[in-house]
Amino acid sequence: MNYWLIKSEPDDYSWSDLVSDGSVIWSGVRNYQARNYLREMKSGDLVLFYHSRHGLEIVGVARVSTEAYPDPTADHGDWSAVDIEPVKPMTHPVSLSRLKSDVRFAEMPIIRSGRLSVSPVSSSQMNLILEWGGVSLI
DNA sequence: GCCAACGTTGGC
DNA sequence: GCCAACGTTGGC
Repeated sequence: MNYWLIKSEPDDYSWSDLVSDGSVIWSGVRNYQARNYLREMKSGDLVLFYHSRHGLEIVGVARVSTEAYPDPTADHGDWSAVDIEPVKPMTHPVSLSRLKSDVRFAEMPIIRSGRLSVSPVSSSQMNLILEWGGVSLI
């Protein structure tokens, strides 16, 4: 299983929107590197859901429920989408500032001034974030 | 709301 | 194929 982090501006689409929708097409990614990560996703992969611009914290854990498929919102170009569904909210949201203050996250794209909207998370980083977030997935 | 950083576009 | 101009992202 692989782990990922996706960003969303909560004004556009928030964790609570995901919870009320139950499932959403993660479409509209228009960055090649992010698209390539979408294509590496497997059904069942866990995804940290991060609120950018407002909030600046990881607020929940979601799950990929499909393989990547052609983005239906792309009228031209070779873009991909996956379906995402909520798993659990963070009991304690994990803030960007907390990640920044720990050297174990220094290599994360989100820390390295990343505008990358989809990025990989290592299993050790994932475990730490879940622990900090008070989330048990078992 | 500002603006730095980054990616993309397009004239040459 | 370079690179200036432009648009977008996202922390602050």
